[in-house]
Amino acid sequence: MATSTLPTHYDDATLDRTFAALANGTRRALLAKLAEGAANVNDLAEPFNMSLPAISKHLKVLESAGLVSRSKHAQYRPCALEPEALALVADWAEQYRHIWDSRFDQMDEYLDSLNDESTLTKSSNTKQAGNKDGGKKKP
Amino acid sequence: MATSTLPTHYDDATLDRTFAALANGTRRALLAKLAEGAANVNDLAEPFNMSLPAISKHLKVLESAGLVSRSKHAQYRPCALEPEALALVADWAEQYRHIWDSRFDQMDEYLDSLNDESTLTKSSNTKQAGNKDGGKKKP
DNA sequence: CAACTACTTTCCGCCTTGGTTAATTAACTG
DNA sequence: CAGTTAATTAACCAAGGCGGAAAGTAGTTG
Repeated sequence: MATSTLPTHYDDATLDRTFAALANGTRRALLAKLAEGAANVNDLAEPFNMSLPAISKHLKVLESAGLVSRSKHAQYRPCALEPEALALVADWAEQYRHIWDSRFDQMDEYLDSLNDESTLTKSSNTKQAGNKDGGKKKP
Repeated sequence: MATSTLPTHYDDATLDRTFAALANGTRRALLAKLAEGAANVNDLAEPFNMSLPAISKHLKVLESAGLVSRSKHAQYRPCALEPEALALVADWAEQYRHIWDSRFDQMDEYLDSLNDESTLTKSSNTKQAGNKDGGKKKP
């Protein structure tokens, strides 16, 4: 499948654009609509109580993020969902799965770190010196 | 199909805040740092060439989105990753998995649709008429 | 050709973001 | 107590996002 590559590194600018595009209910609703199949701009705009230019701009944002692709058919610009961009989002979030899987372990680490702090509340150095991660995580 | 608790509905405002919070490289880097364990604000700020108030505000955004939680310990405000919020993101994106899983099926549909493509130009308001070119690939 | 349909672009106003520095709060230290 | 450390808040500014209205573009139709 398209997600089998396991990137291990994500392009910052791409993630910026993708998450910013998703940070809007209208755009997420457009994606949900496109999940049912490709559609023209007028058809996409119809359920939203919003002007056509506004929808057009939202689609432009989604396209810039790679979340939708657009083609030309006569005067129509049918939009289609680009699922790989959503797979990127899922993969990115899955990076942290091991953490929410091992929630109790981290709780323990955190409580331990608070104890460390209380022992050296004053370490007289600048920011990075004596602080909570004194001996708790692996390098 | 289900992964754990399938919400079937996502709060729009929560998704807005969460995706907006993730749409920033600095904040994603903070999350990555917090994935290694809880940390204080000064420690988090140190690697970033940015003022402390800026980091403080970023953390506030992350907290408002539920991506990090904060406690109080003396003068310190240790931050911890809140992995459930990231699980929400993963789950939300996984909604669309069936689409990128069935990409080849859509390809087939598209190839079939090339025959009755002429119906696209006729549709002005009937959305389902011209949307059969779902997974088009234009090299 | 003119007229219509389907968008897109431009301009504008308003509000939010992301960053700065300076001031402030809160807690510990000596 | 004064002084220091940790972090937030305040005030400010440049830049960008979101919305509408109006104008512009491109293709189709009569």
